[in-house]
Amino acid sequence: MYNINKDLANIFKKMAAIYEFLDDRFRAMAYQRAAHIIEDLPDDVRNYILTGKLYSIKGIGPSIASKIEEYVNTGKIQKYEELKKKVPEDFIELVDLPGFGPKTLKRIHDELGISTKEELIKALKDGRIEQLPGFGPKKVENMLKGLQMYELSKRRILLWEALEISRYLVDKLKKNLKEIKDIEVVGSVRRRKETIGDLDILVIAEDKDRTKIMDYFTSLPEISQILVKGPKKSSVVMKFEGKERQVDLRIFRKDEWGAALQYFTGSKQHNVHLREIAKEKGLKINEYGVYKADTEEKIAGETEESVYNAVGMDWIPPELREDRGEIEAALQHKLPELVELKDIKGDMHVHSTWSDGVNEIKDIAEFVKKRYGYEYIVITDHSKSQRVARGLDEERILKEIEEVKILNKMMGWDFIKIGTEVDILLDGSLDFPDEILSKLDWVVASVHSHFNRDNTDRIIKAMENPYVNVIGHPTGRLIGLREAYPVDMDAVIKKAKETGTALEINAQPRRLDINDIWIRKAVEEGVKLVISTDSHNLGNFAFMEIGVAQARRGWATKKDILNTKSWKEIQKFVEDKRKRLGGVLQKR
DNA sequence: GCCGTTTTCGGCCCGACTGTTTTCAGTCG
Ligand SMILES: Nc1nc2c(ncn2[C@H]2C[C@H](O)[C@@H](COP(=O)(O)OP(=O)(O)OP(=O)(O)O)O2)c(=O)[nH]1
Ligand SMILES: [Mg+2]
Ligand SMILES: [Mg+2]
Ligand SMILES: [Zn+2]
Repeated sequence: MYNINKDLANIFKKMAAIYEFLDDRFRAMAYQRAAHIIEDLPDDVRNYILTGKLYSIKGIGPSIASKIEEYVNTGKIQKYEELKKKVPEDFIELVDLPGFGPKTLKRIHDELGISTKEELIKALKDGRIEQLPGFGPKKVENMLKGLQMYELSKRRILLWEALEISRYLVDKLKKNLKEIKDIEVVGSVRRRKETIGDLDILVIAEDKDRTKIMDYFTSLPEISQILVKGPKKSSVVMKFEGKERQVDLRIFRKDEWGAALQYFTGSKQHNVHLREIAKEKGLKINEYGVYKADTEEKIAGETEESVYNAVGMDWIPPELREDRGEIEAALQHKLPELVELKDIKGDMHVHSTWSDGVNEIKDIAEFVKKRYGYEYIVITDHSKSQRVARGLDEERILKEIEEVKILNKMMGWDFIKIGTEVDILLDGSLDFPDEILSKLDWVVASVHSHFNRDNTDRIIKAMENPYVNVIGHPTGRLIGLREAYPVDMDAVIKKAKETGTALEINAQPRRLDINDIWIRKAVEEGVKLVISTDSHNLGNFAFMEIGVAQARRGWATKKDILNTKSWKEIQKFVEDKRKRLGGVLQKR
């Protein structure tokens, strides 16, 4: 069964855009919200219809629910088909461009009878649009610039890339402007979202220094365009390694720090919801503080905690701020105690020169132990089907097992554990016989082929093997390059629970697989997770941070994550499954 | 279109910057 949530969410987003164009803002908001909710659902909407839960989701009312059912039953939404006729097709895309709002487009359509992108460009150039009352030369110029930015407005970048750019920018600003008292990367980067649209930077400074800071910021050599520039807020387009990216900067006073941080971290939906609740309580929240609505008296804002406390909530970790129930949990003081980077005791998916890694096992072990202070690492090289990756056959992995034994003895530790990343073959069997697998400390099983077929059966069969401990990058998606292969993750999660198999949170920046939504679902179902870097070189071990961040975004606590546990406990996890499914136990 | 132990109707977050305006609407964060 293929997941139709994405298709449905896209339709609702388009309907929202159309309603904006038709000047029905609030209806547009309702559809936008519904689109977000459906995007975030872990299960296929059809399951929500079957269980009747669809109607109890906040934000989905009778009208939208019936449209969802209509789409499920007929593959179409009549209302959407009608709406499409009211708005030129091109305009639905154009409304996403900077400077192209619904009001602007509507007037151009109504007053000039323009309905294609081409006609619009022509009218911009021949002066017809400039003639319209309320329009002028600057506006036309900005719209033409907006059209150039078509690509920029679409593509998002990986969290890891955004973190690297952020660090570079923050260092540069801090180093060259001693007027900056404090600086923080906020927005989706602070929330550690898997992809990032633009970078948002918050600066604390005295009022008198604002102009100097903004002048410096807007004259950086990386800048290709200044979008807006004011005393408190500027937006620019910067070029990093040939690629353009928007950067927003806002300056606040020291005593506004908490409220500013809260506002600028978002998400938008989280902010709106928070502000609604404040309003119900007779308060007002903006980026400067929390105020009593009647007297305008400021009652909080110096710290983020003070802002949340003022409306009766516990402080909410940034990774949770997506309006996915964290506000309600914070009100009831029931937020989870999220797993932290410092809880991680080892990395359990690592490649060495035995397959496609660039470092020798000994060098990896010494580096990781010293740099990260882990208690263990598991070397998991590829199996023989991965020919380009120099995957190991039975003979070579037996040698690798020996090498690890010798290394541990030589170093006087038992830091290095030996495992494999064994291929799940087309029929769901594994690339090593059980006899080999039973000799290993840890087995990662991954799908590396046949991405177009539904792979649920292969993964389920692999999990039924008593020696498979975790499914590697379970959905196979590569962010921005390749969609997940068809797989019924509900069934996979259920089977994981049933067999005592863990699921991987692969921390490679392009994978982050499973994602935050599935992590949350797995946590709810009591399935254990392993956060792994899948390192192929020493630098890759740093990816652990964004893996942990995704776990946090999925509401995972320390107890949900296997590699926060001692090796003894991991061994117990391995043995439990072998016992349960009739495998052979290893001598300890 | 959605929602509600202060509302089943009348609200729906709040503010910075820009261009074109003689006082503010539109767009964006
Ligand atoms: N209250 C409020 N805050 C907003 C609104 N739009 C944006 N913000 C805040 C919350 C956002 O996280 C923050 C930065 O805005 P961005 O547009 O850059 O969004 P964000 O960084 O969350 O996602 P991105 O990856 O950039 O698409 O500004 C809004 O309409 N109302
Ligand atoms: Mg942003
Ligand atoms: Mg931004
Ligand atoms: Zn791997």
